Amino acid sequence: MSSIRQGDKRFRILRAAVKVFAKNGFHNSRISEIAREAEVASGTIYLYFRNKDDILINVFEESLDDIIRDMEKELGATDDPRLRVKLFIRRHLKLMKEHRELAEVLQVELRQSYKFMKEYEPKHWIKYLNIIARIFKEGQEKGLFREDLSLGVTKRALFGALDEIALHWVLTKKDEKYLDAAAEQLARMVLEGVATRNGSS
Amino acid sequence: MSSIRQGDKRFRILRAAVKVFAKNGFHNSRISEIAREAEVASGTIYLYFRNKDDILINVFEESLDDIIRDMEKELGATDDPRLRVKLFIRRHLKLMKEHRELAEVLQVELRQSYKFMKEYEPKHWIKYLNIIARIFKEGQEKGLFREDLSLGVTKRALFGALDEIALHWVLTKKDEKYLDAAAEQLARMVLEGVATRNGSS
Amino acid sequence: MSSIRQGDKRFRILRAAVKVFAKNGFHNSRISEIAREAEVASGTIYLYFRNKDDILINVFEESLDDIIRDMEKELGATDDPRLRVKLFIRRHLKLMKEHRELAEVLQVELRQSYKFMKEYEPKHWIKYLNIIARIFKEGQEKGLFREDLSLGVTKRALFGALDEIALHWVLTKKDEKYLDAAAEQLARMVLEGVATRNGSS
Amino acid sequence: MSSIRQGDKRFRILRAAVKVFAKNGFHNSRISEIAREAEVASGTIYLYFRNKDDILINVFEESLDDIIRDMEKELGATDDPRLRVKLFIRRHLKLMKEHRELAEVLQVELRQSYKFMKEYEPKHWIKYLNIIARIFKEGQEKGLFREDLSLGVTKRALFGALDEIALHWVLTKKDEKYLDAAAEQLARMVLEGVATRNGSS
DNA sequence: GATGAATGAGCTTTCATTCAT
DNA sequence: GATGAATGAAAGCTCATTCAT
Repeated sequence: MSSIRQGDKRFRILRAAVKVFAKNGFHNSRISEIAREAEVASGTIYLYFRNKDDILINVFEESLDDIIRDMEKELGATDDPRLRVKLFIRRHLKLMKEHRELAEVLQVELRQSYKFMKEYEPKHWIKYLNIIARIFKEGQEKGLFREDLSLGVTKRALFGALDEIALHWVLTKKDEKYLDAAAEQLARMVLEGVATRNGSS
Repeated sequence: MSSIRQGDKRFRILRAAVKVFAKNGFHNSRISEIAREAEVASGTIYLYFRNKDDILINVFEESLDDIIRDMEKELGATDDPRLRVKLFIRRHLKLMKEHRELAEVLQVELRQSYKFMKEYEPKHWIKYLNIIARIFKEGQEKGLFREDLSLGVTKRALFGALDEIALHWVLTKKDEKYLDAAAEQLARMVLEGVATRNGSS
Repeated sequence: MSSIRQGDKRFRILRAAVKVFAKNGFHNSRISEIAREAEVASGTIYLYFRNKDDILINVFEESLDDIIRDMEKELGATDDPRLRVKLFIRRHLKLMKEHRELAEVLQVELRQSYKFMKEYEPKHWIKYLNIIARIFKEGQEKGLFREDLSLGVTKRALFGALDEIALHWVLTKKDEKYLDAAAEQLARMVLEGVATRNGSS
Repeated sequence: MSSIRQGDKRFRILRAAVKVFAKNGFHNSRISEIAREAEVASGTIYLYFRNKDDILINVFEESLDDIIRDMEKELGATDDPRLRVKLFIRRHLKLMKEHRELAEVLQVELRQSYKFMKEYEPKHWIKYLNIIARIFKEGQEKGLFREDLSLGVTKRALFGALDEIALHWVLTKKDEKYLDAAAEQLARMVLEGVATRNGSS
């Protein structure tokens, strides 16, 4: 039971942190505000996290862990690379939609942290990126996508496109239709962009 | 002459700020360090800028102003939308290459700022984005790019892809060949992705 | 049996406290470290002591109690005041030698504490000092030590000298020969210093 | 003039620190209280000192510097080692009398710091101690003090005696007569204690 | 009696900004 | 215009102490 409460409090702090970071940005967020939001004393936070950076890192790691698990499951539904690209795009945007605050934090803070936090290596984010790379690789192996496609460039191009679109949506608070339409637009553009001549959908 | 010296000092501060922000990130940069780097007293900075935020905003505005001017000129060389897409991509990445520190600041801080800085509306950045939109619009008008292309989605997708690729390059310090190759890859992918059936390059 | 275990835990805490205080100094020592060292929970400490100050006071009181008992026994071996001075000096330094950590705590923290701890009156320490005074008094009564000797000054002078010598030894970690030699030096100096003309040893 | 004000503020902070440390002890003193006492903002303290430890170290260094200079001058009045011992004792106690707060800080905090402050080497204190050693050495050279006297032990014994006596005076707030009488007592005891047979005063 | 998770007051230190010179 | 010493609000973090179990 102790471990249940443990997990409970830890989780409450992380959830509160996402909320507060989304609202103010990491640097303008106060530990005291996270504590208030999580309904714990500020000292309690330091029982679960080493410092403020550590909270953010754990937000990243655990959220991406969930996202990756979720995405892997989603992609399990088919083995058609073209369909998988579509599924990835839709799912990514859907995730952003369903976890708006988390999305804001990931999009805005990940770059910062990635660059300025010493000791932080964004393993999970790289893993997520490589899910995309794998899909394109399979497409090449099946003769559907061009052979001369650089996986490194392609995975980043797709991720960047998705990220920017999601960011726009998050910041402007457009309605949900926007994301669905954007998913279709982007999927088509990418699929045509990477298709072999005869594999064009 | 006073105005020349004025401009001189103002410019030195902005240049110093880019350097310092690129090294430490905005929030971990000290006004005093910018002052040292610019070889002015820290009080002097407040003769030219309202506060620390204002320095960053001016870095954005003036840099993007230069970049936009530069890009407009570049694109003036042709009126073929397909070529213009290529030119845009190449030029953007080349700019990142030539102004590495500025690139680091733009990529890492712009998102933060336009989300969290009250009163800041990123007009210049929107203008830059719309250069892309215009190219695609012209392509549509000439029957080269698909009619059903959403300009809003497409411009963001391209910008996001470019930004992510440039970010990767900036952070990993790969050699310059990488950017050139990436430019070709991305250009081809986009052009095929947006082409009408018969307009495929 | 409960009281035996009681005493056991209490004693373990005090022993741990001596060790931790000696290593870090009172103010830089953590209750949690004492608890860890004593292998009890930190809350348990508060079953035996009122607060952190109380632990230190009890270290003083009980250590000095032991030391006084030990010293009384030692001095019982003779009733020659000159010999007793020698025995006192030797024994004091030997005690420091045998209880090095305790010595460090007494020498460094005692001054602090009896100046700044409200409510703390160093009864035991005064008692120890008065053992010295008594020896000198006996020497005067037997016509061996000068009549004009101020006992208050003399007891403090001898204690101060011993304390400084022991402190030096503790801090510089010289070998044990040093303490033996110092004991002889100091004993001779004091005895000649306090002797009546004809009573000079 | 800038340097005059500089020195002024720095000195005010040091003087305030002595007062506050004497009242509360180093660890129970607050930077904010020193600032209030010195009538500067707390941030100003950090323009002159690296941190709280640094203030204490500078109190030590500069006070001892003054004391050493003062003592050297005092001892210049004679070259009789026996007289010099007397002068040293009197002067030391007089100094404690005249700078009561400083005396409290030196006596109570020096030991702590000496032991627990990494990087702090009490050069000045050692120098002071060696003034005593030099007097005894001269006494030996002139055949006045015993040849077998260990200078290391003797200097520490005398310093320890003086320190303890002064501490008692400082803490009990006895009147000034006490110190004068104690000086005579101690001087006689030491001189007889170290004299050669024929050199006994 | 024993535990140790939780508390929250309170500290040092930083640094953007001001303003007398 | 230029300076940089001075300011003081503000925040992260620690740790003695409590108390439900």
